[in-house]
Amino acid sequence: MPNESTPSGRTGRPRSAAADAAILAATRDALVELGWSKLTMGDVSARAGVAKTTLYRRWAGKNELVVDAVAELFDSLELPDRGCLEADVEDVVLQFAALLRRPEARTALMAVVAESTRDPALRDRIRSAIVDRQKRLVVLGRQRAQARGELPREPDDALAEPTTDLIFDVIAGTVVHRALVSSEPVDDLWAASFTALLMHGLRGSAGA
Amino acid sequence: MPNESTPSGRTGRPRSAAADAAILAATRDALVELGWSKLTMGDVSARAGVAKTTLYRRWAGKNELVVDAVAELFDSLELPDRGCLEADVEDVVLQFAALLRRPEARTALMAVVAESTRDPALRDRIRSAIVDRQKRLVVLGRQRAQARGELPREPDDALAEPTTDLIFDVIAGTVVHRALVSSEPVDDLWAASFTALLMHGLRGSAGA
DNA sequence: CTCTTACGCTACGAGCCGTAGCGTAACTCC
DNA sequence: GGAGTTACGCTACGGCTCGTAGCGTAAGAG
Repeated sequence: MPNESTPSGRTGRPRSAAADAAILAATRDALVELGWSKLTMGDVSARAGVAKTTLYRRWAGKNELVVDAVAELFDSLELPDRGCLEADVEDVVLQFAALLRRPEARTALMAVVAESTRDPALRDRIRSAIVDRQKRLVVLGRQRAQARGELPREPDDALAEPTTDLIFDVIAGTVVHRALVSSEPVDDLWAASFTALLMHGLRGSAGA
Repeated sequence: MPNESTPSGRTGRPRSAAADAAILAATRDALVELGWSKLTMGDVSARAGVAKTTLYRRWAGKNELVVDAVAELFDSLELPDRGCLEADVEDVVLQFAALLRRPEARTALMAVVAESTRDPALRDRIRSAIVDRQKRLVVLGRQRAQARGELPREPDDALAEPTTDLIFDVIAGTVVHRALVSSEPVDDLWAASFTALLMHGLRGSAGA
């Protein structure tokens, strides 16, 4: 979890797990106070009570460090089971919006995505650490809805994944855009409107 | 257009419009070659054949400069009139996707949005220079569709604007998320699937 | 007790930032 | 055509961050 090339040789002094936690927490604190652009490696190391060289031994740079620090925030996302897909989606939308209200997430998410446009390794790291963690909710919610007969099953398994991806991009993309680009509140009313729009779309267009 | 506090006093030597164009073009070139994070003011000034001090006389910093440089790219977006809302939406989606394939746009858009989370002035600048330029297409397309009877009119004018905002966030947010976060191709097939989903949603949920 | 690795600390060259100061160029008004 | 005003190019600067090297010490494994 912590860093890149973990040699993980058995012998020698092991890396301090406490240091990892302190560094990631310090990174989040620094993001809140300074924001992405003014955050420096030296500052994080000082906050964490750790030498700057230790930071570079575990993370290649600011990008990778911040991805890991922010990824932990996404563990809080959970899919409720209210027996109704629409209610479940609305709930997740509001959870995600609450996450995007946190200053660490706001300033870091867009920044690392921006960096990832020129760094394939960072893109993969974001995918596994953040994106996949969100997408699980969509996969799970869709399975439940199909089991309850709220959504049609895909006739062909080859169509199932593209549809899941589409739903995921619609939900995550729309909420992020509303919160960070349009920068208008994601409140109960808006979440209900958006969810209604999405549900009508899903029930109407079966396959494609 | 070019910068912030334009004194615009009548007397004295006027600012060179050619320099503005050269600077913005140089900024886009630098974005393509270096990306957002490695772009420096000194580099841009050298490319533009302009003194670094001239840059700072017109733009407060990298953020504002890049917003203006990228905003011009959005002038190319146009709403076609194919007589069918679905076809028009699909066309705009593909136009927007093509824009997001350009390296300047990819690396800059997310970056400036990230910065704007801690800078209200930058947020306003992005809104007027980029966001509003996109949103016009939605407003116009919706008017046409209502005139053709493809979409229901809002009973109350107070509901018209929130609905327009919602549609805008869905379209722009989903395409951006697909292209930059999921980083998967926005091709004809995907655009058709997404548009179909959106159209069903719009026809189904009238008011909200 | 030895071997191996992690850690803290210091120091360093390099690069960029944003500004000050000066002399010159371009344009307006009288 | 001269005086006033503003933009421009150039140089130089202190301050900050970067990422690394080198060294002595601490903590586990065998």
